[in-house]
Amino acid sequence: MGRTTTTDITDLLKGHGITSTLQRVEIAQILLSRPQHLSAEQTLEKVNRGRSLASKATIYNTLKLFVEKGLAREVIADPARVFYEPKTTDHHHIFDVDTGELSDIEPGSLMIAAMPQLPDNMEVLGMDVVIRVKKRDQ
Amino acid sequence: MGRTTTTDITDLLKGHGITSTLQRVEIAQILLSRPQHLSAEQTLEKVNRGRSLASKATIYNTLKLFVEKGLAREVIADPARVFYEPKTTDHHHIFDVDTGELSDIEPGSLMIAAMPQLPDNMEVLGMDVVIRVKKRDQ
DNA sequence: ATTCGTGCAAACCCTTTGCAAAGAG
DNA sequence: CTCTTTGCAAAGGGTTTGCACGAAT
Repeated sequence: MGRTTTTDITDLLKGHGITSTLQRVEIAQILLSRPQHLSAEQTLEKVNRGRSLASKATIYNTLKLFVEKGLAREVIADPARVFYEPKTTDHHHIFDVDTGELSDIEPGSLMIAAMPQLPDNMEVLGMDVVIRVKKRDQ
Repeated sequence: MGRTTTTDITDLLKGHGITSTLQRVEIAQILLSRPQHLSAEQTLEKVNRGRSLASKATIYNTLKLFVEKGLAREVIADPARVFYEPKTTDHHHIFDVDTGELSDIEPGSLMIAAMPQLPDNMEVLGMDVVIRVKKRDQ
């Protein structure tokens, strides 16, 4: 509930083994403060609204770092770009192929009944469910 | 069961409203003759084994055409490239993030229990389930 | 000092595009 | 002959890389 303060974010980063820097705090604040899906490009724009704080390389570095450290998740749904979202409870996605927009499926409305058995030298990193939709007719 | 002859393929293409050409027959023969997942690049290599039959542009054109006409399906699982597979019964995929290999989940071992309700001006194009795995340890 | 993070631009790779030549009906 | 398909090369767009500069300990 409470506001997300810069101190909160710094602690969050440190708690995940990430050195806190101005750019990382800002990117974390923007990406992780609420449920959403941002591409690297969108993150870059939001971070640099009205100023020039982070470069493209830093955005990519930082997003990748957040994924490695368990703060964010990649969503592979659009063949043209990767989306990043705050890592929360498992949920799945609807991808609008016309607009390129990604949205969440309300948890509980889609249910996976059985997980396949995998070779036990294999580790499951995650499961992505993407429903691809488009507007009717048009 | 029976062999896949060039005539079979020609009829298949025509049956899907696709003009039959040498390149399209060859691409169809290679991609559609058995369950598999090929990137555009892999398709290009297989088609041109020991000769020069189709260009990169033709591969992309043809794969897209096959998808439009319902002969093939795109699989969005690897952020770096699109895979194409023959369109058969619904099944889902395991993606090895280390090797970039895509494989099928045996149908029945994964079960979707409930589909979410969608806005009824939205048409469902399909649902992709991708389990991302990697080798343990390393 | 040494290590780590950032910025810039160029490189990279997959995919698409524009246009001229070849093929299909 | 007309329309479609193909080939080539260049352009496009997202992502990665190399290296120099700057910040932190």
